[in-house]
Amino acid sequence: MTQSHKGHDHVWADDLTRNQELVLGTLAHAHGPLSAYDILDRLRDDGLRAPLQIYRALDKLTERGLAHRLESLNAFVCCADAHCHQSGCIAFAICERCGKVEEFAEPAIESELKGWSKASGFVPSRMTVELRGLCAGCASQPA
Amino acid sequence: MTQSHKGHDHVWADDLTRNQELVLGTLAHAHGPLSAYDILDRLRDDGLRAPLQIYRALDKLTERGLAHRLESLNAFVCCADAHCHQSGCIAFAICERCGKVEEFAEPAIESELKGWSKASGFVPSRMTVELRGLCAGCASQPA
DNA sequence: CCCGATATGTTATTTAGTTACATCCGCGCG
DNA sequence: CGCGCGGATGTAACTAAATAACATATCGGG
Ligand SMILES: [Zn+2]
Ligand SMILES: [Zn+2]
Ligand SMILES: [Zn+2]
Ligand SMILES: [Zn+2]
Repeated sequence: MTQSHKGHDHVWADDLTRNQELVLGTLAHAHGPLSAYDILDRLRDDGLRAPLQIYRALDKLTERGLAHRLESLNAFVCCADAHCHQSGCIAFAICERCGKVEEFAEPAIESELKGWSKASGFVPSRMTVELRGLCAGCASQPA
Repeated sequence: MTQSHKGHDHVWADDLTRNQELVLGTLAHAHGPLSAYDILDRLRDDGLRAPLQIYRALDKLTERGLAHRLESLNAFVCCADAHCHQSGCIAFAICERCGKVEEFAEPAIESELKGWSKASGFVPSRMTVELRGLCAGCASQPA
């Protein structure tokens, strides 16, 4: 029985390894961002035991843009938009009450940052834009 | 002898506590960003021993805008521009070769982000913008 | 002087990420 | 087939980053 790793309802890429698929599946089914150790806890039953196994998978996934790291949270999310890597600069809005994360690409922001870089001689390789605050739902909540 | 804490060449604010002044002084004299533990190591001779002492001082300093936290680095820098807190959104360009950090405020970026927030109902409380790459000096270096 | 607020000091613990090293598995090649 | 190589895995030990819990000290106002 060839039995590659089944059991998932969605396929993101056909060449993910077992661990990568497990990690990405966990992120995809989560309601919000997860730390590497959160992910590990959820994958103990699948045989994963060491942080490094998670970090290795996350490295590959973030390299390929299938997952993103939230720097201000030390946590990771599944990419919400399969085409986000076409835009070099992805921004995140993180709700501090419910934990929801919205991923969005504002080309204007990217060009602003590129403009500053050009003017100052800085050569950017990676851009991090993260907003903290309250999502629309939580902001309109009573208390 | 009243002897508040002297020995510094510059005064940032007159009401800093001893630990806050030590930490800010360390950041100010550093050539690049420092982690909390880096700071601790440099303040052992001044009697500081526990991470918490550093983190407490850093909390106050960042609250007041005298220091900034670089989320993508888990490190801190002294504020380069005493008036930066007038702008809600401060951006950083971090050189991955020499470690130099440039702090800049692009009002256009802030208004872009505010625009997105307004349109989507998100209520931001804090914004993080960090560029990684090569500073002008390092980018023009041979290898 | 007493009290509350703020700052400090100390120890232990939790959370995050890395280093080092052994093993395993698929694949091309002689 | 047998070998060698690169990528993925597994495991243990460790460093780094941040916090929890608790005890003291310091200062200013009533
Ligand atoms: Zn994405
Ligand atoms: Zn929310
Ligand atoms: Zn500043
Ligand atoms: Zn540089």
